[in-house]
Amino acid sequence: MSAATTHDPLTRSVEDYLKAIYNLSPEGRPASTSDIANHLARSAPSVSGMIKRLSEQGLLEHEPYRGVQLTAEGRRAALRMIRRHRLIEAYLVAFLGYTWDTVHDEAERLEHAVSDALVERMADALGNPGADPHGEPIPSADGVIEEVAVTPLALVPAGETVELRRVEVTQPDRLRYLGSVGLRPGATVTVLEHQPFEGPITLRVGEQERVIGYDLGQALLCDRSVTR
Amino acid sequence: MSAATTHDPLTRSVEDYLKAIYNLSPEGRPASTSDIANHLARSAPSVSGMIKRLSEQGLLEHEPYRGVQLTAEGRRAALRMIRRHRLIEAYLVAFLGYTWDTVHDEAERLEHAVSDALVERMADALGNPGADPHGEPIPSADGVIEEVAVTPLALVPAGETVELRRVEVTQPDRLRYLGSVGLRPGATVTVLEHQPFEGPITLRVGEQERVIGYDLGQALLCDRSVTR
DNA sequence: CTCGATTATTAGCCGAGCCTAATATGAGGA
DNA sequence: TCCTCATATTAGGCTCGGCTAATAATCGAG
Repeated sequence: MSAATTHDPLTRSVEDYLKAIYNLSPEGRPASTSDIANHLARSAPSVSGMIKRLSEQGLLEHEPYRGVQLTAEGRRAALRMIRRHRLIEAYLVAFLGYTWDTVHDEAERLEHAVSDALVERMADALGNPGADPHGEPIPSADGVIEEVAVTPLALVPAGETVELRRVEVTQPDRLRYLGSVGLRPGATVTVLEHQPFEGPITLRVGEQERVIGYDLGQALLCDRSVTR
Repeated sequence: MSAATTHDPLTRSVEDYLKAIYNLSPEGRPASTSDIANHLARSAPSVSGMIKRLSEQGLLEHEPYRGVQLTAEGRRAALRMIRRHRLIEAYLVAFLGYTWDTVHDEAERLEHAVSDALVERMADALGNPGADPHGEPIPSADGVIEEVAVTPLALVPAGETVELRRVEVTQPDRLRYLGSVGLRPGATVTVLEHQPFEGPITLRVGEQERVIGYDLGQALLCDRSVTR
């Protein structure tokens, strides 16, 4: 009997692993055991064990000592969770007074509990948005995710004006700070100066000049095609 | 070390047991192992085992071979879950296009995943309703539940007019039927005739006469104080 | 090419929460 | 009172998903 064709519902834990592996393997390069362990705050042996189970279920391709990749089925499941997560975040912000710094944890739990029907009702209520409050693209219900070419602010040359698209930050305090200075998806930002050796970056946002650290500059992803 | 003072978050399973026990022990009479097992679709030994763990945690009082009762702490936890469940049902019906026959399962899963903060935001969005879509009273956030004297329609004498308050029915098809004939909380109903031996009951609802089975008549709870 | 450091896997354990089979208790009829 | 039957509990086992300790594989430096 082929395990890959059996479809009991995935457990919470499995859903978390698949999502983590998706996030850790950009363009299909394999994710390492230790990266996954770190990301999920699990011991490496726990991850090894789960990897074995998931490969047997046909959700992963595992090359021992080399890392794992999602199969088509695993990828589908991961994208389903990401769609849920991002739509839930968008819904909570739009309708229930959440702010972008407080939605993550709530969505993290709800994504495992909502039905497909509820997710689609939330999507309808929102008018089927393309992105969540942080600018992260929302995969379609059939698992297609928009891939936009985007540049970390840290790599945008001084003098260039770009549009902020995604804010890949999860710490609530950082998000609150970014929101308070107008660094949200859609903001127009001009890079004024880069300090050397991965040093701070000076920006203009609206009328204000701001200086941000290099690490934050890596987490702010921009669209350079709007350069003026 | 007192187990009763330790407060790790309750598991899903524990939350379900507490809710079931609450529902099975009206005015504090003990609930039996087999009732609980039936209600939750678990084997009796599974229930015995869980009862042992929950009493050790101080959530239950267990008298072996006699049944269980919730402690104050267990009752508080149960009412918290019931508040969640009913508010979620109300929210889904009010804002996301659910109908009273489809909300139960969704709420059953969500009640374990939402935060207290989200529950209260939903309550605010609804204007702090006193009852869910089936007319079941919603406990307050501090665990007080309204106890209204209510009579099963099956016990209302012929000739009397009453207001329907609660519909204690869970099967979706029955709920759809009841909704389609106007038998919802708030409806005014006149009992026209009772057939003997727990037989069908003839009613007037609005302009229509309807005949319902005795079992349904037991699940429709009325307020007789509005008799005219 | 070998060695040491890093990373991954295996071995073996645990608790939660389910199960079935076996046993114990208690309640009602003879 | 005693016996039978329904109900409850105990015994023992399983899976999932964690863990630590021990072992194995790979990689990079010399």
